[in-house]
Amino acid sequence: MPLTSTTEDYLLAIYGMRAEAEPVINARLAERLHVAAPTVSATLDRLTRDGHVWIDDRRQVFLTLGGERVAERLARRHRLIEHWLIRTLGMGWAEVHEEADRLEHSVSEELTERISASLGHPATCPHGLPIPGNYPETDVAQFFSLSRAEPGQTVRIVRLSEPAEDDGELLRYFEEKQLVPGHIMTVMEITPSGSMVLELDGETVVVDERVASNLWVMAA
Amino acid sequence: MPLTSTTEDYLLAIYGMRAEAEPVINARLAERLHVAAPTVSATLDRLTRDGHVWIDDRRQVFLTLGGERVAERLARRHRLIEHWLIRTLGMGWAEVHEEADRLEHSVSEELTERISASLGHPATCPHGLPIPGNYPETDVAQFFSLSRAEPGQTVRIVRLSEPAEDDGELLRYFEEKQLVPGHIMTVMEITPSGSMVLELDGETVVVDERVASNLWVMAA
DNA sequence: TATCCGCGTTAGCATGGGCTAATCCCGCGG
DNA sequence: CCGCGGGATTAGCCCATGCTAACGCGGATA
Repeated sequence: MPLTSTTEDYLLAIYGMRAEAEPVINARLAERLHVAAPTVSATLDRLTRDGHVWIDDRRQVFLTLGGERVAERLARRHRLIEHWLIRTLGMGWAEVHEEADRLEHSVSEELTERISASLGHPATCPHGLPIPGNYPETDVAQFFSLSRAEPGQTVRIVRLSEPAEDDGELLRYFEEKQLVPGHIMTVMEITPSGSMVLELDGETVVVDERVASNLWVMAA
Repeated sequence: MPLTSTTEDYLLAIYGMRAEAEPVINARLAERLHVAAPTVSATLDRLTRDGHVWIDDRRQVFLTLGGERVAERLARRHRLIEHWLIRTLGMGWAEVHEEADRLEHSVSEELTERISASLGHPATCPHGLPIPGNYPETDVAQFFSLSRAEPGQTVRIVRLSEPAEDDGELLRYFEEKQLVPGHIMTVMEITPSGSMVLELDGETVVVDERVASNLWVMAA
């Protein structure tokens, strides 16, 4: 009973939401996967039946050990593919996620490892998300959302949030403003409405609360 | 109404059989696609309904113009992917077909073109099959099956047959014996049972009728 | 307290893509 | 002329994946 493309999508979505410490419930999965609630119920039933997932008495969804292993392999594939498309074919930083979303289901284990090797086993995807198997056990505790940074603080972007990956609009915006992993910026001011005035590379950029919450940073 | 992976497989199979001038009927498709006859009937019904295929009064299956366009794009993708896997990741000549069989369904049009460009728009796949869109209008008439070569004749391998691509065993054999496109050989002798004694690179190789029929050659 | 909102499930349905068993049809050979 | 073999279809079934409509439930709020 090999996993289908659909069930792989579910496992990866659950994995991603867990990584962001979002509550994983039926309704959130339905939003994220763009399907109706009863569809999610039915699919989770099958995933439970097949031992990839379990649901507690408060209807929270969890991956089993097996389900997590599958999800990690998929995340690894997806993130390596993104890198590969940029490095070897020059695709755009904002476009590779969508392409990888399809390719992750058809790339073999062997091909995955060849890709990782040919890239020198990168630790993160181009958007800063860790690549399972390559990512060193860095202290993730020092990462926090830009929206929680204080005025005057200088920070380095480490990665995007999971949901940002699925928002092409937002990706293109980040790319244009160079709000990408590795870049350093200073929080100049926070307006009453929650918008942040940033300075990076001598440029001033203003981002609103929603945008800021999708950037993870660490003290620089 | 986007095509599914399954229907793409059908179109590609029909396209391949047409290219080999094999009769395309329900039973042959069932063999090639490893499904039962009624399944083929049902799927061909849908393909007919959607205008990709038509069936004549003698139950021969033909691609419509639209269906053929789709099949050509798929063949192009498949064959470019094979090249790419070999060139950029060092995968084996005998293994890439299987991997490409899955990838062809998820690689976008844009990615396909980037691949073609990065490879310098090769005319054929690594097994010698023409890549639609890149293949020059060579005179295909001068190609013939090795099994029709005469003793004493010196020929150059131009490509494998379509069905050989799906036979991993045979692919590995061809690779081992260096029976690959570009190589030149001389037919030394044909035994009563139809086996051919060949000389290539100073080595003597014997291939039986079935094997020979899967190699296409031209006079060298 | 009464209500409503968010959430989940149930019921009922469709489609694609598979299967086996049985039947049917056509042409060829004894 | 009968039968047989190959091929196609019919009938009947299964599962995964989607949907809408309707109902139920529990907590927050007016």
